[in-house]
Amino acid sequence: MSLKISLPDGSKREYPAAVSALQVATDISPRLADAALAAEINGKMSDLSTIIDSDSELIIHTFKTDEGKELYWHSTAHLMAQAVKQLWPDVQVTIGPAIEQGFYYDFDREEAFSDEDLQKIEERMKELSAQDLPYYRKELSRAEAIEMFRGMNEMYKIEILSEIPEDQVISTYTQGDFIDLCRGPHISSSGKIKAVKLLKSSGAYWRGDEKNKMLKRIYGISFPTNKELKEYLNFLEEAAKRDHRKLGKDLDLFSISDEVGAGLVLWHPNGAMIRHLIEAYWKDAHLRNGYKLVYSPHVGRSNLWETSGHLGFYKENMYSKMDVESQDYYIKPMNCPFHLSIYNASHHSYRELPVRLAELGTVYRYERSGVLHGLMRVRGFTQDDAHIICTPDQVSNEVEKLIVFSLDMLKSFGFKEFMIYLSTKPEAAVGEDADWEMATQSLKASLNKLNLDFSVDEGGGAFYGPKIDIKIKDAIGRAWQCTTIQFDFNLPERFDMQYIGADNQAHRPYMIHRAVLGSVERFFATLLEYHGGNLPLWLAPVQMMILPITDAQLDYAKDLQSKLLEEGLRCEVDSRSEKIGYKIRDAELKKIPFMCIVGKREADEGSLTLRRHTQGDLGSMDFATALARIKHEL
RNA sequence: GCUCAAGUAGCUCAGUCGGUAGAGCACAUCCUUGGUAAGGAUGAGGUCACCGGUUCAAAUCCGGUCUUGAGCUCCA
Repeated sequence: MSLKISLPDGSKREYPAAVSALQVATDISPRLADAALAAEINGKMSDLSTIIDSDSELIIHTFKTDEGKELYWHSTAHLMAQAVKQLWPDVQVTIGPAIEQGFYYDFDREEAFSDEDLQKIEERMKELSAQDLPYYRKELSRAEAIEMFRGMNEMYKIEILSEIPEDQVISTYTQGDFIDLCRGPHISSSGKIKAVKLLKSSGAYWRGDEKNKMLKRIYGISFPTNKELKEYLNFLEEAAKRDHRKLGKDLDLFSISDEVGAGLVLWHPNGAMIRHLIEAYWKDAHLRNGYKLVYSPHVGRSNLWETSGHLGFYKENMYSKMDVESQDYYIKPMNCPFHLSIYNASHHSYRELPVRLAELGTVYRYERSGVLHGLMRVRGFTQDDAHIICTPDQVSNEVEKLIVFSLDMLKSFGFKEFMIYLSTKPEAAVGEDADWEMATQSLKASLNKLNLDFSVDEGGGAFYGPKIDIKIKDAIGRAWQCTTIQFDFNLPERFDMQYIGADNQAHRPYMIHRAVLGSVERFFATLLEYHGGNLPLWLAPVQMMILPITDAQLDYAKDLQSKLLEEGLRCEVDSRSEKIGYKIRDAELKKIPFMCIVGKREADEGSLTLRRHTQGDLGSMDFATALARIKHEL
């Protein structure tokens, strides 16, 4: 009997008898066999040693594929657990998966792992890798597995075992003296793990539930070569330089002070200027797209929050009530009740719809102290909020316009990559099934029509409606939600919203709640990280710094400044009696886009010398040429 | 909120064994007036996060509080 093995490039190989995946890889090329980590046989990830005994499709995974990386890191996690068990035999192992960037393993141990501990573990892992221990798969019965792990006193493994479905095969993987319960597959031997770095240790709850015991987690990463590891560590260093908290301090954009309170942002003049520019652009874009701007108060009576339901379902995120002439008031965690009250302040004909009410509305939410993070997670923030109230037959058109509008706005700030998520109806939800269906379909249809890739988060919608979220990545690849487009079947009911239809009857409108930037704070942070502090010219708080070479050119510099200010450019003069090199260095460190150097030569001829941040000297030119050069970039 | 780590001048950080603080940058004044990433001198600047304890003596040791960081969890 012979069998055919089809490869991803479309070629086929014939074998007279059953053969291991590794053998096939070796036949293709010894280099592939060396780099091979796992085999995907008819779509199923398997060990390289797996024997193929019938016609199959085979993909050999190396570190170049996502699947290969995942498996490699997972195997490294096992190796780390082995090292930890050797160093501290009393520690119990729990779980250790691969993550987007590397792996972690959670251990039950009293003390936290210190940096010295991590060092020791890393050393031991290197020794274990040098021993080139093969990873063996073994399948066994549930009873055998339970008995074995009980003998090893690995109670967490027994808990995991008890939750594995009856019909699933139970397997363990062994390398050297270490056995772990694992579905696999794994790399063939520890020698493949060449470069390991344990990055940090921290606490993590068993099963992510804060009612459970706090375990000690170690994060790490590994690569087939030291070069790749070095590159990765380099990337982390570069990312740290782009951290918005660091840039915020270096460029004097904002601060958060103990005295003012955690999660409350102070915007310094430079940061405030950037924010102002973002907001001005935002308002203009909204006015041009059929929105009406509104303003609403920061506090509202308890009645309002009872009507909206926030006191019921959102109370733990709201600050406690304040007493105003024996009436209870709450500071707002959301803007919706106000916008809906504005809508309800008058009667509406179907002819007026859609009504689009927009506000840069500052809200305050109680966030647990541990989650606060720079500008990304704060307690007081400004949502670029809007509520679209429309008739059922306007829904699809509105959704489509919204998606285009949102992406256009994000793109105009320089963003190019987005992750789009569609979240559907959760278990507990309000509203009619037909409404959910209609809303979800219009979200999906719009995404498809616009040819956008998106992932579906089944059951991930809010209880009041389905939604689309658009996320942007920060410097180290963490995704942060910016845009959110949410249907709301709850509030129109609660506020008894109406419009009068063509039939002269009152109808319930649809309501879409949306934020494009998400919050100004978070958006500002991602913007800063995305550009590494080198903001596009139109957003730079100071667009040009004029640098006179000696004090003798101060007057000329001031003249130039007023001419540039008249042209609408944000321009300053560095009038300190310092050398030109010093002033340039200073302006470069402040990431000011344009520097204008004027010495005796320029003053005499009425010219100027331009220098562009990140590019260097652009040479001397007359005023009109320089202005054209700058305006071209705006 | 929980686990671990940290908090010293505006910023970045030293500070040994407990003996009431130091550098560089930034800032101010003076000298220097210079051509594309740091010229020189002098000076000012600190309740060592806060509160309490141990001690003859606390930045240092202990306890508590606040804040920050990495995670868990949660979300714009």
